[in-house]
Amino acid sequence: MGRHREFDVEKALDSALCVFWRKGYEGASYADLTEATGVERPALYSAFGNKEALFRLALARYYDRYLDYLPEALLLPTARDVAAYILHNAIELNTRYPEHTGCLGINGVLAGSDEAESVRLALIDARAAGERQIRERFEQAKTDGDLPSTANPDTLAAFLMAVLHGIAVQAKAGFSREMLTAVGEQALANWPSASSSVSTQSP
Amino acid sequence: MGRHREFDVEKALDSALCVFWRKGYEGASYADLTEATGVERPALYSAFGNKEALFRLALARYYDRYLDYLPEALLLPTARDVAAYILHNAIELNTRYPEHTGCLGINGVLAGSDEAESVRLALIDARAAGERQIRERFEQAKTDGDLPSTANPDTLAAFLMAVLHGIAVQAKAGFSREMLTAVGEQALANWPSASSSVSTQSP
DNA sequence: TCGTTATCGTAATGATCATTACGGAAAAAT
DNA sequence: ATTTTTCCGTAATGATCATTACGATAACGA
Repeated sequence: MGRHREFDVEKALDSALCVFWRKGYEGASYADLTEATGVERPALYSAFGNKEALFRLALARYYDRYLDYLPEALLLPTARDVAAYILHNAIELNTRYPEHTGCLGINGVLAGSDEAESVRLALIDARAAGERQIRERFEQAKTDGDLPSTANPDTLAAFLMAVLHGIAVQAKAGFSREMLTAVGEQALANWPSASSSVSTQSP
Repeated sequence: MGRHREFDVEKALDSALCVFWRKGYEGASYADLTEATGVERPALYSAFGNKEALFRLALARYYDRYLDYLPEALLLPTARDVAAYILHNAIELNTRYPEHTGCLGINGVLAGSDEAESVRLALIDARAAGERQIRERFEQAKTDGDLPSTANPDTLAAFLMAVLHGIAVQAKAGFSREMLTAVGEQALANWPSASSSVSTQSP
């Protein structure tokens, strides 16, 4: 019983997510959040808890709703397909919305006051979880034989993630989708292949 | 005439630089800055101006004193040498100081409140200036012939910077120097070369 | 219709932020 | 020795921060 909630919690969370995406955790104030959601402060507190709890909910939603291409990618037949699919979708996501470019998961990792340390650690964990999934998929690719036995899944996963992070930074700096696509293709140009060595030795 | 300054301005700027490196522009408070420098607030203001001016001075010093490997790299004989030298030194710099990992120039680019927008733009500019130098060097490499005529200096420079940014993010996330070195080597694998095509056609 | 219960918006709370007013202290100039 | 000039540190300023107390409002059960 009691009075009903007058706002849509899901929509408010979506709006808050966009604010965090653009400004990061500490850069987003409750003034920003109330303006974006159309919900007054006490209502946000009662619905989501404090700022950190709201951010963690937004981060989880971000992985569910925007980084949904990651689990899809892992199902593709070869490691190269996986990498290409992730790169393509990440670039699309990082440039889809002009008002919040880059990656929410990266935009808050780098710097902040001591009070935000726990949030930084949460973002680092989430990043590592994604990299772990990719690494395990690449280990499978070695067993499958679409990666050469000399390939190092650890290194390849870290390399792919590095390029993804770099693309996120460049997207935030205003790079066009075309430019980022070229960067992604350059990263794939180096991709190790099992079927044919790149050595130029004649038989 | 008048009283002499009791603190070393250069040393104070160095200390402030480290605070910004670790916490970013907005994450660093004057409480942090006075503690790190050992200089009281009004003295910092009289010596450097306000917080934004202090940050800009620190940024310039960072490029001069820590990113000095960039101009050195540009003098190397081939584009691949340039890229390898930059990667190696960037990794070393990003992991040299455990208390402030990653790159000062990147740590503040990504997110922040609206008040910090001008600082963000300054960091984006500085990043772009570095990329431009590398691109021009790669254009020279095409003329020199150590990059094939099919190579795209724009893309190669952006790719190299993307990997550098990604490495900065990973350094901030706690990656070891060894892991980052492997990432850098992966980026250099199959670097475009003019002397021998990677095609496997026999003559 | 009335009492219970939950949500609403206004406005307050205390902390921290960047910035500076101000008076004492020290060094040069007269 | 006194004046002038500059710097030092204390402590204040107003703004903004996240968080919440509180009274009004609205929906339910009885």
